[in-house]
Amino acid sequence: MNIQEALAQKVKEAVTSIFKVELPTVEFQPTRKDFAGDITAVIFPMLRYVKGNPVQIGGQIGQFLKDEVEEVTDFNVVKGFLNITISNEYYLDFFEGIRNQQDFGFVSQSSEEAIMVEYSSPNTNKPLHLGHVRNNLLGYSVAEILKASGKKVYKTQIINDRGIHICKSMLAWQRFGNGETPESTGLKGDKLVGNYYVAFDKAYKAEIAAMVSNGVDEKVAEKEAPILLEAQEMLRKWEAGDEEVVGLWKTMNQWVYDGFEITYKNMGVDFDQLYYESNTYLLGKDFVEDGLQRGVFYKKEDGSVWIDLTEEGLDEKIVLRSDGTAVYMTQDIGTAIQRVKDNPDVKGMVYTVGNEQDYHFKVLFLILQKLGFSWAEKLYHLSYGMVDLPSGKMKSREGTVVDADELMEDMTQTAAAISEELGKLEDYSEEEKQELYKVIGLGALKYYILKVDPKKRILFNPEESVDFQGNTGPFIQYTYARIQSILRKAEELEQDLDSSQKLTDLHEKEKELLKQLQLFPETIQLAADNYSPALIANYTYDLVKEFNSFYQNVSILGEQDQNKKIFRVQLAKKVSEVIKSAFGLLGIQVPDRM
RNA sequence: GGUGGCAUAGCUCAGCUGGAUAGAGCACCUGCCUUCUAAGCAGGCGGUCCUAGGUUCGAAUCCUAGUGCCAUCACCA
Repeated sequence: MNIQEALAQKVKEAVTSIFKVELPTVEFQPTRKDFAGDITAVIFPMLRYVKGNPVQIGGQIGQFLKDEVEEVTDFNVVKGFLNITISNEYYLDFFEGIRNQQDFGFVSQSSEEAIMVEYSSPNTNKPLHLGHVRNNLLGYSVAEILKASGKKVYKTQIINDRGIHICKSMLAWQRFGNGETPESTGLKGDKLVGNYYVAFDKAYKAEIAAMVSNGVDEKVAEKEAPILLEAQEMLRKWEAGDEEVVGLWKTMNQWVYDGFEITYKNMGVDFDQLYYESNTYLLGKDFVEDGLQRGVFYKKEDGSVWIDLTEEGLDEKIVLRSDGTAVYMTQDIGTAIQRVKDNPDVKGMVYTVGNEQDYHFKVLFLILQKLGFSWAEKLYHLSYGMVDLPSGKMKSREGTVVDADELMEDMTQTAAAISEELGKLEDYSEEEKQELYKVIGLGALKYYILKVDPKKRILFNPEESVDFQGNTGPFIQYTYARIQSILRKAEELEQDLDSSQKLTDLHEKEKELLKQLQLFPETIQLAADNYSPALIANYTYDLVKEFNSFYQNVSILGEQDQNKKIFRVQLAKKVSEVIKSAFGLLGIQVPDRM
């Protein structure tokens, strides 16, 4: 039982004893910094049960607590707020309890029930861009947070490897490629394929322009441009299993996968299972048929199959075309079911997909529920806001995207420039330096994106570089590095850093740090419940800010009293461990020096 | 037009189930490096919490209406 629960119990006892009434709940909040105390009980809500003056009531309860509760050493009442001071012993005991707990804050896996987290899921016709970066970072982080909260997690993605988009790149490569390969050009495979996607669009636009100048209506030209018709023909050939087309498709997709692998590795994300649309796009039809039998769906006269969701406040939605082919929804139904078949322990899924698809997922989840799958009750669309540029939306075809590889490289460069200027790493080898710059640059980028509430839109201005000061990744990494420096020095000085010392007094800054450490476990839980890495980021920032204040105001290694000195080193160490754990949940590494 | 999301300091963002004088960072201004890393610390400046009603002892937070921005509503993905 934590101190707050214990106090709630005691406050109820106090009210029963003094005022002879039962209090259902007690409301607490952390005491504001400008008042004395650690925890504050709010008196106002009690006035419904206890008639009287809030200050007087607060005073009586406060006195009761001080007399009856060992941990309560003092109190004061301001307006309707009872500020309670908790003893140093309580906080010191708490610290002693977590000091050697390696996985402090983490819950060990509590059941065999698994949850599947899908993220990334790119198309294979172009490189990853900033929008994918947000998706990847969010999905990865939420998966890690869920694990830390005690869930068994599978990370997965569905790779959109088939369809008209990849045919466009293939066709353009056939026409204009002159047999280029990643090897012959030295380009990353995804970049090469992406170039042909752009080339297709250029040729397509040129054809439209030519047709329009010959008097063809623009709408008609957009639909009948020869190159587009040819791409559509190619897709039909692919579906028919045409050897040449399928061969080219395999080759070009492999180029893309090789390129993606490098990007994922640099980004530091990974997957437990991969699903390919080319394997799943035919799935789902049987279940539509089954649902049709059971009256979940209905058939229109032309043979197309629909679901009526007007009772749920949505529209009618098609689930199978009149020619019997699958639409996206059909496929998503099939894929979800397939995943549970492959992994019977999966009892829920998280889909990391942009908020432009909110409607799609509402419908998908409803359909799966109506089909009667038990796990359909535990599907969650991790919907996030778009990443926009000052110029508006990013568009691959128009080349207005922020490329993921370039962005990461730029961040590394910036980190290098700042580090060189500060010049604290003269004795590092070139290799060590490069490794470090990457850690810092990526830390800045990841933190910048993850600290924002997922559902909010991010406006990214490439002209203004991501900050390295203030509420940033490098600031937090810097604090970690500082603590490591202290620990290295302390090792040299002390023999018995692990001894547990009996202290009685605590510096105000030490107490604040301990309070902040205490919040870590519940923060992980909250972040898991809300699928929000931003909560972890904000917590870590608060912890680090508190530590820096402590660091700058209180001497650690310079402390004369041995016991205090050892305690402070241990406290600093614990703070650095929590920073590392928390950043691990965000997929951010921490450096020993910087 | 229907539906959903968002709106807090010049800029970027916090603000948990309603609670004290709405908090950080950047930018701007003052101090602090012969003692543990100044990517730091201490402080200053800066707000009609989009607007108007309502619920409440109490509203940035909940409800209603409106305004603005974004998304979505296809036998597209």
